[in-house]
Amino acid sequence: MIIPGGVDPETIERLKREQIELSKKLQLKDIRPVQDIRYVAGVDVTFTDIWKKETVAIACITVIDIKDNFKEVETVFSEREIDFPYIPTFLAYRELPPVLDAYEKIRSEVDAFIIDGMGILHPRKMGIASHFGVITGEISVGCGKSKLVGQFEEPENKNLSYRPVYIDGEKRGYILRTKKNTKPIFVSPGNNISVDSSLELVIKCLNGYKLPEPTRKAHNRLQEYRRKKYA
DNA sequence: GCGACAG
DNA sequence: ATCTTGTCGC
Repeated sequence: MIIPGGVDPETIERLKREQIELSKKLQLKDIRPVQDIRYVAGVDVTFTDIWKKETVAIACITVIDIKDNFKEVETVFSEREIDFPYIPTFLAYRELPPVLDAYEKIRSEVDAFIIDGMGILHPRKMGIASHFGVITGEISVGCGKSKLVGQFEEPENKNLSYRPVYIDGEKRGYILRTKKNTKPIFVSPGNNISVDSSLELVIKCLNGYKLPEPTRKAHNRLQEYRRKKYA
C-alpha cells in the first residue's frame, strides 16, 4: 500500500529506532572553549517545485569570521532532487543529504556549524543539527525560528532576554529574543557542545538582526541563487 | 479523543 | 519551506 505524499508506518518506526541509536553517540560537553571559536558556518536549505512530491533542494553553507567584522570567508552550494516529505521530527531525512553534499565542498577552516532547526530540542534528541553533528563529528548548534517541542516561559520583551526550554524536566535548550519586539528563536546544542555554550555562541554571532549572521547570510545567499537560476 | 507539530 | 507588495506599528 502506497501512501500519497507520505511514508509507510514501518519506515517511520525504523527511522525512529535509527534516531535513538544515533542519539547514543551524542557528546554534549564542550570540546573547545567558545571564545576560541572563530569561523562559524551557517547552514540553510531551500526548495523549488515544493508542490510536487519530487522537488529540488538547494543547500548553502556560508563560513563567517566572527572575529573579523563578520566577514564572509567562503560560500558553497549543492543541489539535489528530494523525495522524502517534510514530517515533524524527521526533518533530517529530507534536508541532510543536500547539506552533506555542500559540506564536502567546503575548503576553508570551520570551527562550528549553526543549522536551521533543532539540535537536542527534539523528542529523541536528534534534530537535524544533532544528526549532522553526530555524522560529521563537527561542533554543531541548532537554531530554529519556531517551537517543535518543550516547555518554557516567555522571555521578556527586550534584547537578549532568554529562558531555558525543558523536556521531561531536563534543560535541552533556550528560547532567545534577539531583538525587542521580535519573535524569539530556539537554540539548542547539536553535538560536541553544551546547552549553555550553544546559547553563548549564538549570541556572539548576532549582528543586529533577528538571526545569527552565519544563518542570515546563508539564507540570503540561497534566495539570490535560486531566483537567479530561474530568471 | 484532541491538539501540537523544526523546515 | 513556497506563492508575494505594501503597510502598520514598535
